[in-house]
Amino acid sequence: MITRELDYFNLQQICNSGQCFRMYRIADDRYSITALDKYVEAIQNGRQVTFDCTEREFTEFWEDYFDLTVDYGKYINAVSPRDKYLSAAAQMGSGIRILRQDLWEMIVSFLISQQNNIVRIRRCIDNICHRYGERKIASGGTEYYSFPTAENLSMAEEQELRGCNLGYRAKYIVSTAKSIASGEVRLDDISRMSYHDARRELLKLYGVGEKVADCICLFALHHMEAFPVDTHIRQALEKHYTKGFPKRRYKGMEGIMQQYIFYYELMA
DNA sequence: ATCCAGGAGTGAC
DNA sequence: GTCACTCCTGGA
Repeated sequence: MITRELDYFNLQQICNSGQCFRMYRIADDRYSITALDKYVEAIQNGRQVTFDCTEREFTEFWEDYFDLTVDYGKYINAVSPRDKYLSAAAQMGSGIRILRQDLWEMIVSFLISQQNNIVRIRRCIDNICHRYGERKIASGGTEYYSFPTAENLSMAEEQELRGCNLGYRAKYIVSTAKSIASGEVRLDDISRMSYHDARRELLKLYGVGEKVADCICLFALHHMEAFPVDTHIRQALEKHYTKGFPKRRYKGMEGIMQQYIFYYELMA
């Protein structure tokens, strides 16, 4: 058990921010988080957050995963007080973190996300983890499944993947898994690229468009300048920023601002 | 029933 | 480059 006093951190807000699909509320203030082949449960009591894992697991994985070494006060304070809309949004979502998630897992997750809703995205990912992932037992005895590797998914048949309720997205996943498993596209190279270069490489993947590429850049590669625009964000921008969102002002922190807006609209 | 939800590919022009 | 159309699925 690891307990930390954390500012600008809220499990409920992170869970509903739409960036991770394997995080679930399992009790009033208790959440389960599965990432790659790891599992943890966390409980929040105000500033006090307890992670049900060893010191080693925390410092070697979860601390980085939740981006706990970064002070999010700098983002909150960067919001212009004159911008009432963004101020309200940032206050509402002040506990959101941009997680540092696995690149491959995010590629698949956001391929599935297109023209889809969060409940179904969660179910689809749960399905492919059950079918192609590895069964595991957490230290507390909870059974869970790891996220399948690109190699495993590259060997799947499209029809078989459709059994996971992926619909037409199944062909995107098979094709993308093959180009990665074959070495044609190298994820560790993309990890080292700038936002601009990484985005361009990701767009080469079958089924990855601009919105999905930006989500991957932000939620896996932690390129904070990525600003994914989906239909909801577009509507919010049209309504509150007729002259366009002031990206200049928020240079290098566009992504977290997008999350504040996204969460605010979701809660409204 | 028809529509559409946190898009992207394709072909036509 | 900008449409219009299509691609699964399930919930409203």
